[in-house]
Amino acid sequence: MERFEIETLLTLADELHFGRTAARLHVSTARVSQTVRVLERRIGAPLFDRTSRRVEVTAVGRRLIEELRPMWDGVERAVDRSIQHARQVAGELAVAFSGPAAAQLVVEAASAVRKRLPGFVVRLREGEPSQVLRWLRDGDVDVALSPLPLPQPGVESGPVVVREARMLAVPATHPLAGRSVVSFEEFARVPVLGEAEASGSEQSAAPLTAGSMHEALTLVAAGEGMLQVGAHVRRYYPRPDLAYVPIAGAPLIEWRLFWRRQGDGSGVRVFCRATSELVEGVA
Amino acid sequence: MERFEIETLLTLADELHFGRTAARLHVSTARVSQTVRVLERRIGAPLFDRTSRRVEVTAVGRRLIEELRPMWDGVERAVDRSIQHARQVAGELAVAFSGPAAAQLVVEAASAVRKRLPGFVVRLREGEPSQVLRWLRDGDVDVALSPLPLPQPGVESGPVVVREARMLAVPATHPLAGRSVVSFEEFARVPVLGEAEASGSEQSAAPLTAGSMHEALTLVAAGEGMLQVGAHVRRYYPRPDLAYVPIAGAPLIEWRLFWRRQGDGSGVRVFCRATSELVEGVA
DNA sequence: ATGTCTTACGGAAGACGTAATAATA
DNA sequence: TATTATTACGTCTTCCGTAAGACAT
Repeated sequence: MERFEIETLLTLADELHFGRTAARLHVSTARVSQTVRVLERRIGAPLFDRTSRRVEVTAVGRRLIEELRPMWDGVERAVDRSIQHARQVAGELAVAFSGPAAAQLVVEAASAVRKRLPGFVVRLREGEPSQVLRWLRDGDVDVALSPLPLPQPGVESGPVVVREARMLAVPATHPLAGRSVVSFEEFARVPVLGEAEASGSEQSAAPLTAGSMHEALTLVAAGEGMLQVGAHVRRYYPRPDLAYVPIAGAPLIEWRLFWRRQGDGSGVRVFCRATSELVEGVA
Repeated sequence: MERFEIETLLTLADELHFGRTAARLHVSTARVSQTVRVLERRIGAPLFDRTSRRVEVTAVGRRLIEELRPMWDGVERAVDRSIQHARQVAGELAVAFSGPAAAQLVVEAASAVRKRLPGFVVRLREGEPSQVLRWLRDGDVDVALSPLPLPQPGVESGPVVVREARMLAVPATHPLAGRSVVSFEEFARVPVLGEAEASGSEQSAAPLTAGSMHEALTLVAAGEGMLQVGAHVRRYYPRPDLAYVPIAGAPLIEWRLFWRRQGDGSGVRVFCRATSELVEGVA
């Protein structure tokens, strides 16, 4: 049984549709059809009952899929963990973060790691907060610096590393723009934008979402809504068409370090120590 | 991770030798080398420390192999079971047996199955006793008729279907040839041949082994030793250069039906019923 | 008639073996 | 020096997409 046959089988069992299966696997539908055919020949019985209109799994197919899926998942987990293990052993550390404020801290901590662990290679990746945590979960990076609360299982969070005030970004022409402070109640009824998936569960469903901070701020300037941001945004995204107003009584945004419970190599530990020391030095 | 990469990794971990690994996988050593190389590139670290003189697994390799092996075994088990399942559903029954005496019984039982289950396809395979049981264990056949005691786990045995006397095959010119009966003690000190792996644990290591009954009898005729056989052999392998002498006080050879605990399709049950009825009808 | 699965076919990627090379004991 | 892993390279399989066909609704 070949890797691609297994993945085709499991995906088609999920989708029950050759076209969507092909899309998920990034191949043509013809390839899916061919693959299923040779697989059925190998097993010796049809795995799917299908017309050009409907696809369903047979009894033989169902049993095979049920027994196969946990095993194949196990294979993939083993490989992923091995890739992480290899990175540790090779003396590499991948760090992900969001935004320019975090970048500064991360870069300094990285150079501290390089000084303390000569020969260590530190890779930095920037992305949106939600993507950063997905990278961490998938093992693409070893440490993440993120402002999100993070309910992910298997991921540990370190101490708070940065605290910043919560501010509201509003169009420069908006009545609130001139205020020195706003309260939650004052914008409870206006639409509040959220970055895609980034707002977590604390913000109710946003009417519009943006893929990046630049996009989000442009939407705000266009009058599509408002946006809660950290205080650093005022420094790093100054725009004449926007105003940033502190939110009264709002809890501070807390940036933490996150890492996977398993696979904490020396690189991770040193990086976290270095970050904490940098923060304390400043404070 | 491709199927061939996994199998190469696990086999090389067993053998710690590229040549033997290549032989077991029926490929060239170059292919093994190439495959390990791309796998290591994919993981990101060496999996084996190797010189042209010694191969050993690295820490990363060891962990990957430990986690991978049970999962991959599970994948293969799932596929094997599915092939058996498919055969049942398709209305097929594969029966294995040894020797012409068993053949007669099996053929009659097979035609009874075909009569009772119209459209059922019954396939017969003949092989040496030990091979027959290996086929059963590996799922190549559904039922086996064999004279061996069978200590295999996961395999169930049915009632005794045929009993026959134990006889000793000796060269026609041998002093024992003229006897009407011999006792165990009389040939305790002469070499006794065994078919390869077939004698099980009840016979001590044989000085020579043969792959088939014909070969074994030829060795006996050539004076290489003697052979314990069932009484039917006298009827089906009559030879002028051999004599068959009953063994006094020896336990009878008992032929039983065997099948796997899981995967007992209707074909298996009907076949066993039919065989029992045939035997009772004769008795 | 339209959406969807299957078949036919050709080009390209890579699988794989042979043979030469390098390296170790 | 003998054994064994690696590299280079050419061949040939088979992978896989395009496009046309078949089928159900």
